[in-house]
Amino acid sequence: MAKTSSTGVRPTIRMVAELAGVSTATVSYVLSGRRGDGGPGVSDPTAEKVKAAAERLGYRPNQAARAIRTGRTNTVILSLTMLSDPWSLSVIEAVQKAAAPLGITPMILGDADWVKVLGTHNADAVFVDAVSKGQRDELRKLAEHGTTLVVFDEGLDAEGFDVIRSIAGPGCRMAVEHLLHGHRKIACLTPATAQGTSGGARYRAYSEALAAAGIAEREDYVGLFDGTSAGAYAAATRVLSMPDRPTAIYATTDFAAVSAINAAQRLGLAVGADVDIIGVGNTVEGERMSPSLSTVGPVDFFDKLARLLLRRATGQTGDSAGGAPKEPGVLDFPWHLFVRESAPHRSAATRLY
Amino acid sequence: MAKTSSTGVRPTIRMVAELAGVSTATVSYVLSGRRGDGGPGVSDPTAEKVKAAAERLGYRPNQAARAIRTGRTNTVILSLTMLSDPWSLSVIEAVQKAAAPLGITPMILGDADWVKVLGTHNADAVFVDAVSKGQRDELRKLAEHGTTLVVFDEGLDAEGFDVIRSIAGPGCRMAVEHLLHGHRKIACLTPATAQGTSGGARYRAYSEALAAAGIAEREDYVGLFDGTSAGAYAAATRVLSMPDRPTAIYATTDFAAVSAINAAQRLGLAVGADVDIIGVGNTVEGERMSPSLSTVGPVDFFDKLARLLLRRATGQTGDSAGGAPKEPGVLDFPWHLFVRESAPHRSAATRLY
DNA sequence: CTGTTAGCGCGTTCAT
DNA sequence: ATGAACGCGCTAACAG
Repeated sequence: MAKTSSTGVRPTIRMVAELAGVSTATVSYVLSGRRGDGGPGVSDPTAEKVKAAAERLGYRPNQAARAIRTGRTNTVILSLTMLSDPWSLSVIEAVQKAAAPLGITPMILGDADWVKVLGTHNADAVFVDAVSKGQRDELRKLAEHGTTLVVFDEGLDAEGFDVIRSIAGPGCRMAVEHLLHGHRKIACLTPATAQGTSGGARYRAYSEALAAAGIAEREDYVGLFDGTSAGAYAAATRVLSMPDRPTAIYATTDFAAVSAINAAQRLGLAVGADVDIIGVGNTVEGERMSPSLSTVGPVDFFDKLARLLLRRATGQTGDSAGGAPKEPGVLDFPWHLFVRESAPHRSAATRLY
Repeated sequence: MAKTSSTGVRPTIRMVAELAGVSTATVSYVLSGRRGDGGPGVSDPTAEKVKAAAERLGYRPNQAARAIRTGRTNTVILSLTMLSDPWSLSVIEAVQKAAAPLGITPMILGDADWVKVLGTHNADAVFVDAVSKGQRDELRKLAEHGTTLVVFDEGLDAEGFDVIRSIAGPGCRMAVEHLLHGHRKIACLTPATAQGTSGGARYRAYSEALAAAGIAEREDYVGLFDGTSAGAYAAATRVLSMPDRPTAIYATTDFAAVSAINAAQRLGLAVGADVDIIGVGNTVEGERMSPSLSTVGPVDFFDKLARLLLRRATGQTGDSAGGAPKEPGVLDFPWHLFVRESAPHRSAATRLY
């Protein structure tokens, strides 16, 4: 019945070896199941003894010690700046699904200061969510020093690491132009901090599409918010409560669009009829909700991202599977327009102007 | 201009030592700034040389190697099962805030299978979100083998680890009883999977409070959902669309309550007047939104949780700061009722029956 | 007082 | 199947 020694200390490989009456090398070989290349190389009876001893002590190999020798952590780090954003959750979900069968554990870094952390903690691969201009040098240094990076950033070149560029500009233009088929009074919902980051392009698409259509941009139709869901809700409410309210809203994020839909409904407006709302990002939330969210976004983005990250983590060189680069490079994602209920097709007969 | 050697390999302490023309010990002393106990013990000129060399190479100490020797990772792991739940975000936020000044990095484990991971990866302390009955043995083993645990679970005893018991039962009774002051037709919104987990108590409080008030529980007033925000929205819509609709909703989660508020508003119901809605958890989201969410929940929960976790991580024995246990034990949080706009006080004059 | 030597603590892996 | 070296950073004990 004495299942564990319960000494309060963590069992080491040496304790297992002693209990089994073999050497630590044998234990290591048995438990990791690798000996040379070909045959087993370890007899069944000893293997059983070792396994029994390990079980009895509750032995778990120390990843830190293993990493120091092998250079592999069986870990990937996801540095995500906006955990509340469904986009982040989609990344997590996709990576977890892809990592599990490989025995790799995804660890999430919620803080924005990945710079300090990634230099000291090692992972087999790191996904970075957003990088400001001032952080670019740090990124390059990390890559030079052997950190395997996959960076999500528009307008950043691959310098020793992979860059995923899901270029928003053209896709966002599609979104606004879709609204322009049925509307003239189109508002924009965008986070106030989006100037320097990738969000800037999403707003710019709005300005440019309007200009191209010969429509003057109205300042009171631009709803700035603080990046939170509640903030987006408030901004949408303000815009939709104006006397000369817009008939359509272009939100630079799906989750902002979801908030806008809620706001519109609270104001008694029928989304997809009185007011059309379109988002950006093509997140799963938008697809599932009711009314379903029209949006633009990359296709199969999260799964492809996960596959790339894990290929880098395992050090695989691309083989049979299609579309996989062998060395660090730029990976572009094509964007599509997903027309759903919140902003349906509008013909000349149904347009709101 | 040759800033880094850019060999593609990570610089080690030995490289720094060689470049600076000193021993690795000196480098270690300089960079960690600790020598024995008292004075500096390392001369300024050599210290400068070392620092310059480290800077030039972009040296960062390898945490894995450090951990193996010191037993400390400067890391805490947060095992969170429902990342989309605002509750999880509040935990993350509080822990990050408390960890930053200590130089400790919080790592988030989004998967539910912490059992496999925590045995091999070491952290100075681990917070575990939810533990099923079958996982209890594993928990105990982990604690026996030296993992510092803080577990959030009702009805689990402290056996070598801290248990945070924010006992929901009485608090939830308060919530339902608050509604009973003004209502007879009270619906309940609860996740379908909540039977075995802590959510069970939250539903039970509903049943018992109704029974105590002499009200028969109606099956069609119980809105089961799948745990997602969209699911809660749908369930609330169904319940509120019934011919004999309830005048109040008790949601077993704040985020479900938020969805219910959105659903009610979409149906044209004035929340806090036509229908009262109360949640459970006292999350920040509910406080900020409009109408503000009435709820029950523990007071100052997240900050206290973060402080406990980091005290355990740093191995501090409780000193001046109040209410801090010295050795693992059960920490109970008192619950309060927060009456806000979504379910205001109802007197005999304003009650809805 | 300053700096070095030597060995620790892991799991892995090459010779034997 | 094993002994011993290895990779890393830390640190007690020592030498100058």
